[in-house]
Amino acid sequence: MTLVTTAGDDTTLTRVERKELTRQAILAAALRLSSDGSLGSLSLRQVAKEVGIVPTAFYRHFASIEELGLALVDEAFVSLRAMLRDVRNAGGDPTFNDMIDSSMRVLADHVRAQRSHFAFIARERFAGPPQVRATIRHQIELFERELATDIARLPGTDAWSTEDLYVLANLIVGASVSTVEELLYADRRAAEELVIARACTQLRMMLVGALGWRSAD
Amino acid sequence: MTLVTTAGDDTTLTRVERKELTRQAILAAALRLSSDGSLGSLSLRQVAKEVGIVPTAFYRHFASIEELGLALVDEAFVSLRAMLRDVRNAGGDPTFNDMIDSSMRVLADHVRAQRSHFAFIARERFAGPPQVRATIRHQIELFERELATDIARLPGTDAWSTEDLYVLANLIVGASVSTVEELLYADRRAAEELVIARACTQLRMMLVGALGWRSAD
DNA sequence: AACCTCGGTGAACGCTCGTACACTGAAACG
DNA sequence: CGTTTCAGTGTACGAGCGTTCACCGAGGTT
Repeated sequence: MTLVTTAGDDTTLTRVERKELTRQAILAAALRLSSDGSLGSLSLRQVAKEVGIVPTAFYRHFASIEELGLALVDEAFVSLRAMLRDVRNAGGDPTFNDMIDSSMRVLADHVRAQRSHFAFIARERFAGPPQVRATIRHQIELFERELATDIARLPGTDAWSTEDLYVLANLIVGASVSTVEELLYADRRAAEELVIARACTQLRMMLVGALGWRSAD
Repeated sequence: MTLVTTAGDDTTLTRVERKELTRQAILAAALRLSSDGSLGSLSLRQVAKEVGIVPTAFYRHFASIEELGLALVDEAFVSLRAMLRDVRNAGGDPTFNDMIDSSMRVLADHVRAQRSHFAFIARERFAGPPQVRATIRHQIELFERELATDIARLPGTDAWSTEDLYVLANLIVGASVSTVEELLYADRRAAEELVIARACTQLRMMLVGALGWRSAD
């Protein structure tokens, strides 16, 4: 149950390495414990007990639970950015359909691998402490702006205004967030596949609609 | 600050009426207090103090905070259903554009008028106690099914399968939820109008895309 | 008038909470 | 080698928590 001394060869570790190890253990414990109920209903003492340290030792790493929450948001968005990189790499150029399918595949894989991070973001986006909420909103907005520049490179969007690009990016990110949230609740593998298939259809609708709508305008 | 005796003419009230009054005061207080941090970080004693009753009197109305939460979900969805009714009534048949614009107008008005209810749902959808989460998910799914039957009555969807209707409804409900969440964070009136305008554009994209995509299929 | 119902009271309980403070002992350093 | 640094310890505190119980007194019933 206690994690702080998981790596058995204590002797080979320098002091800063040990501290970092404890820090990681605290982050992992907080992620585990907050999976039911938000950060607000997570106590410093619970975390300390889960990690296997005395409550006051917590302060050697974070000044408060809120500060821990901000560190978790950082950690989660690092893995989200890794996903975005994978999406870009996997994005086959040949057809829209290939691009959409492979992107959704990557998304689903990441949700499965980093389930607790995604769930944490979903929870704290609206229920977390104000600064945590603000940071999450800001990061999502960054995603939207990045996606907008990606879309600008797609064929058929040459004449689009910045605002139009952003509107479409906002729609796609919003739909992706919905998909992630549905994936989090998909218990069986079959249910997951259904969610993915639907999301692909929806993405296709959006892209067809956006391109058709613009050229008809 | 205390609300239980807000209506001055105590004498004219029957006992069940008084009880209902206190119940409403508890619900209102819980909504107010939980606006920062979720239900989980809301204590029975805080609620009692806000209402102006002694902690133990809380049990005369609810067995636990969770049960109170379920009552709040019910209350919130009653007002959401009222909105859906307004959307249907306001839905001008002449063109898609009118229908979309008026629906978004109604949505924005309701978010403004029932802000705390929408914020509560947004918060507890992922951070609330399990049963609260499940109830919210179920209600949203009901919305999707209702919307699917509405869409089926639209011109151009005659040949659609049940699944296709549901996929589009799921997309629209998801986008609406995103819009509501953005409206909740729109501080100035101008920002609100921008969100509405974008949402209208996005809805237009989705409908054009869905109809175009289907007929191309 | 006598009785019963029941929403609200107030004291008391055993917890958990965040935080203050003085401490230890091994790692890092001059 | 002696000194300093500092992650983790252990105790203690006051505050807030959910829940228990016996009690009250106005409202409703007969």
